[in-house]
Order: sequence, then structure tokens, then C-alpha cells
Amino acid sequence: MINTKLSVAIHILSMVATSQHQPVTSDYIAASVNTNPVVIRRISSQLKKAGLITAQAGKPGFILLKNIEDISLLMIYQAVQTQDELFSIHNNPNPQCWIGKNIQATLDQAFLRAQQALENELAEQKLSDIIQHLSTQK
Amino acid sequence: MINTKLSVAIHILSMVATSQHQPVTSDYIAASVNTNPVVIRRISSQLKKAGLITAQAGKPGFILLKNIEDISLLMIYQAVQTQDELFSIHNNPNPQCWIGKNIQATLDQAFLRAQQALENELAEQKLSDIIQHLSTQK
DNA sequence: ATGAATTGTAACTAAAATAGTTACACATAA
DNA sequence: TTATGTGTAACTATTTTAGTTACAATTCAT
Repeated sequence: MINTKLSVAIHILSMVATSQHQPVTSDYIAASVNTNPVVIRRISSQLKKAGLITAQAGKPGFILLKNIEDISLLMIYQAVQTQDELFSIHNNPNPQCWIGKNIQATLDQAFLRAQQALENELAEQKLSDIIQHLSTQK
Repeated sequence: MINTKLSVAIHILSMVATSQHQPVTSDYIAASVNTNPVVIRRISSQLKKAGLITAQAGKPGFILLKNIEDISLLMIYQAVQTQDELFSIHNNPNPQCWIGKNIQATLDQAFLRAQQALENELAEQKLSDIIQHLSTQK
């Protein structure tokens, strides 16, 4: 199971996007996510490096740098995920065995396809879709 | 990053599928995967529950119960994975905030789509494709 | 029947990942 | 100049992951 960073990152961006009139601080976001403000700052720091938001130490709040239609879940996912590969492959299989010797390369390409299917779908979904769905909830 | 269980499970099934003349024991598989035999038995136990292989305590080796064309990576994935959901969603968001209140349901459907894209691709790939690729390596 | 080899599983361990926390430097602005 | 923020390092608790030890139960050759 993949960690909650994407989940929290989307939460952060949704709040920033829908409150651009008044500054949304990490404390305020943390209260909505229900976690520690540092967790928010840590993730927002990654979103900042990815060019999705900006912020200044001392100045409260974060500012969205793109239109919500131009931010895909894939961008957010890649901003917060450190590992490139979705699936782990066991290491040091026995090269004496023909299967052990070739399994890693084989799995690499099989897993890559699966990962790309996932990423293509994440690229389709935009922050605007999330906000749209959020606001049409009961 | 997803754990190595799928990776190891595919390795196991590849060995079982390509050595149906002589019994492939968990010790033998473990030597190729390069891990402890118990790790192999633990995963093969899950493959057994999923109806992909069979085995008998005392009797060496595992037997494939399906044609390699009829075993998809999705079947293997679902056999070894305990959690239904690919992405975690942070829990207890603040219901006082309209975003906190609706974020989980929103993320649920967004993540479900992504997961289904992944699973559709895993369903396309068969054990036979893996073995094909394995045997055409240099 | 006996004993070696094997599967099946419980229980424990070490290491890594995950999320949360404390502490504090530094920036901003009233 | 003081209160309020961001940014980040360092530490901690919990969970997950993979590996290991131990052993019951089963099969089968002798």
C-alpha cells in the first residue's frame, strides 16, 4: 500500500486552491488534515520544489502557481514520491539459474507497463476534477 | 513502493511452470530467488489459496493448476496482496472543514480509477508472457 | 515401521518505512 | 520588537517487511 503523501498533498492543494483570498497556513491545513503542521510543511516543501506552489518563510500561507486545470494528480504524485518504481523487485536472484538470471529484466518491463497505465490515469485527473467532486458532495 | 511479494510470486510460478517434469521444492526455489525457504512457502501458501498451484505436505514440489496463458499478473497480485486499496488515505480529516469532510470520498473514487487502470494492465499480462520474455533473454 | 525429506505455520527478530513530534533558525509584518 | 509563520533537522513510536528458528504433520523409500 502506497503511503498517504499523495492523499495529504491533494488535500493541501485543494485548500490552497479554494482559499486564495485569505492565507492558508500550515497550522490551518494541519487542523483540516488532522495532523502535525510539520507534516504539512514537509509535503508543501516538496510541492514547492515541484513548482506547484510557492511560499515564503515568515509570510503566512501558500500560493498556487498553476491553474487547477493544469495540475494533474500525476504531477502531485511525482512531486511527493521519492522512488521511481512502483513495484519492488527482490534483489540478488541466483544468476546460476536461468530464471534467476533473467527475472529482474523481465519483471522490470512487466512492472513498467503496469506503472505507466497507472500514471496515464493519474495524468488524466486534474486538481480541478478533485475540487469539482469535493464541492458536489452532500 | 509496493513490496516484493508479487515479484517473488512470479518467480515461483515461473519455476513451477517450466519444471513440471521434476518436483521443484521450496528449497530449490529459495536458492534461485535467494531467500529463505519459509518465505517461499509463505507465498506459495497464498498462491495455493488462490487456486493457482497445489501442494501436499510431505510431497516435494508444487503443481500448477492452470495453463500459463490463463494466469494473469492480476491474479497473482491479488493472491499475494492483503490490502484491497493501492493508495492510503489519511484518516480522521476534520469533518468541520468542508474539504476535510469530503476529501476521503473524493480521493476514494480518484484513487480507485488509478488502481483500476493498473489492474487492467496487470490483467492483460499473463504468466506465459513472462516465461516467453524470460526465455528470450540473452 | 522407521527415518529422511518435505510442506505448513507459528513465533520471533532485524531492518526499513511511515507518520508524528520537538526544537529552533530565520523571515515577515503589525 | 514581538507575535506569527515557514523551513528543516533530529528524534521517536508504530507498523511493515523480510528473514529466521523451531517444530508439527505428511509422504515415501528402505
